[in-house]
Amino acid sequence: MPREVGAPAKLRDVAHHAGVSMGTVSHVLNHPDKVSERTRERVLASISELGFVRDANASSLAAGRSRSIGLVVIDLANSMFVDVALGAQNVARNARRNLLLAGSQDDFTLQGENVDFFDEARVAGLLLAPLQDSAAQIRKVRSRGCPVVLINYDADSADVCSVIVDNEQAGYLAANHLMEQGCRRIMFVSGDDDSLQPVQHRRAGVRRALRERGTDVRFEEVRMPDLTERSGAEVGRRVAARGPGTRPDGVIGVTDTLAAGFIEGMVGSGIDVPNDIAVMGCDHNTAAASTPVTLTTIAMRGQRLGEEAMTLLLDEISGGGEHHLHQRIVVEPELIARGSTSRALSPSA
Amino acid sequence: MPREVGAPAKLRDVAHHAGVSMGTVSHVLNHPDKVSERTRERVLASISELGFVRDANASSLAAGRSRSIGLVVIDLANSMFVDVALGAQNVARNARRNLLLAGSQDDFTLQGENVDFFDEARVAGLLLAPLQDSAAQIRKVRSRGCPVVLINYDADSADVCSVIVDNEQAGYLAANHLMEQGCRRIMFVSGDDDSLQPVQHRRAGVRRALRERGTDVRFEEVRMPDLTERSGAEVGRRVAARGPGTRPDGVIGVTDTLAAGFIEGMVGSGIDVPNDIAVMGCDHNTAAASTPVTLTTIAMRGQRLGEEAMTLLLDEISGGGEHHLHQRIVVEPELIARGSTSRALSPSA
DNA sequence: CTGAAAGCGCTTACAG
DNA sequence: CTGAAAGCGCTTACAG
Repeated sequence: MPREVGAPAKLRDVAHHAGVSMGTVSHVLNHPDKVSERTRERVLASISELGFVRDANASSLAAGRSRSIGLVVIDLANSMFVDVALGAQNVARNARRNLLLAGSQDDFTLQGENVDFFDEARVAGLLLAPLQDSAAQIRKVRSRGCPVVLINYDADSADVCSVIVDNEQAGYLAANHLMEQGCRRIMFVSGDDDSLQPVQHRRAGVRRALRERGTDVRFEEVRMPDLTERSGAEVGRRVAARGPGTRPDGVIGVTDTLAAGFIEGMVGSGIDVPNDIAVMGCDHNTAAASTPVTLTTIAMRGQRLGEEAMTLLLDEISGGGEHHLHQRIVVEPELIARGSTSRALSPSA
Repeated sequence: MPREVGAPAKLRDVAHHAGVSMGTVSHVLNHPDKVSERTRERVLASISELGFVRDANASSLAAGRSRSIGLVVIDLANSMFVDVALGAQNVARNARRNLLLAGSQDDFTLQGENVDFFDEARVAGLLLAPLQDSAAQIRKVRSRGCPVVLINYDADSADVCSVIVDNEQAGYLAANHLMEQGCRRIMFVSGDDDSLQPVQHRRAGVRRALRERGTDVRFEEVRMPDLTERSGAEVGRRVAARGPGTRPDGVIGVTDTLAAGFIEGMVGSGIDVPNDIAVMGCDHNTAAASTPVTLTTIAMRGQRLGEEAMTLLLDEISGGGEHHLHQRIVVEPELIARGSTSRALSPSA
């Protein structure tokens, strides 16, 4: 029964109360096996009686390292990164570590602030799902001895571990799915910012599927200035304005958001999704849900990414930098077929 | 140009390098206006030249308080709480404060761990969206002088501020919407755990709408053991098994997840959503997206909740506990009409 | 405006 | 197994 009066109890108070030295209380907290059972129980009783809560700032300062691990993701509004956080948290919790979570809201400046913040907090390690090349940010943190694992980004400078999803395969699965649904005029909608790795890789996968297929499928590519729902809608309107014969019958948005926008842009045109045009996204973002039909997409298995990344990071932390080989783990994506590509009749291929 | 060699620079190194005392460096960091411009610039130059990053643990310990604010939400997989985090972060950032985010994954034990963690970190304040009555957890934190603001939970013991959404109104909007769509046999699907405030309040709102309407609408209520998609599907199957004349023509799931499950449970029965049965959810959870039609729901305006809560908290923090009146702010919800209730023909009411 | 010094609450060799 | 003491890297009155 913690007492509710007076100043919060400190470690010194616990020591007095239990009749031991501060060092012993600290040992009970950090190395319980080095204390006799009788003493330990007495100290724990005092801790609970006084309602003592250890000051993590003082603890980290004295110990020279924190028990926390930082995770910076691109955007928490994208459910894939919530999955990443979930996976990372589960692994961290088993290792009795705390996960500190920060979302960058698709903003590189904010990403930098988040990394700096974790750097100031002297986290034991950093998991980073970067928006773009973040070598400078990473170097700064690593120079302090803080291991970094990259998520969903394939770094050239391979002095860090990384866990990525096979985005090329994601594009490949998407294009093949549409062709299996009978689509023969495929449009790929993406952006024109070539610094975005996932976009590039998915595009490459789409093209590979079309190459393998041969010449009876028409392919068309549209690049918009950004990947917003608005841009998708713009493309949707343009397609709806074309004559029926010249329209695609299958559309891949490089992101779910783009695909959702595309569908929205065609609303009111009389074009039926999926029967006139099948549409799909490519990153399993549950936030892209404002379409009249549910969107077929490619699941990026965020939870798996988070688990793998945290495992690698914990390994590097306990390995102490020695004997640690940087790894690159690739997770395979998976097709999630839903309403927007489920055609009433698929012409035999 | 930070040098990359040797041990990381400390405040003492910066002081030496700039030819000033440590106190002056600290002032540059914390009270720049108390330092002459010449000195300040010299110190800042040294900081950047040495690549100095302040140790937040040492800083918080010495200052007796941290610059961070903790936010614990029920579940990050529910997009409403991602919105809350976004709103809170925006306000915090403007106040030059850091937001520490933790999700409880619908688990009260994990919620307790999250609160304890922030307590150990000596955060300057805590925003808590609790799963259930959390008086004990709150008392513990508050006894340390840490202000708490409750989000989405209406505490009886009004010694804290709270920001809530009007769940009663949400239920009211839902029921009225179905009636406007021509529904005359309404079913409300919820849970039997009466400790969940939002469920209770939404139920009350649904009933109010029906009372106001009068007697030409039939009302039926189903309570399941939990609010999972599975439970929703179970109800969907039961309804599908009934004769067409006895089925409801409008169904409200007290959560989107429940409503999505309901629709899924009817798949294959030949029942058309929305024309045979209009279905809607009640909490605007974008994660509940696995339905063949998009779900009408009530938006809970999470971002607004987060902004209001953070504003109250910052006020209480800077007010120093004095002159602070605990407030209770209510945010109004909003109908989001989508496919699952958009009937081809609404019989005139 | 600037500097010297005490202290924040812990942890960890070290000696017993 | 236990205790006394130094030290972690900062901040903040306090005196100049």
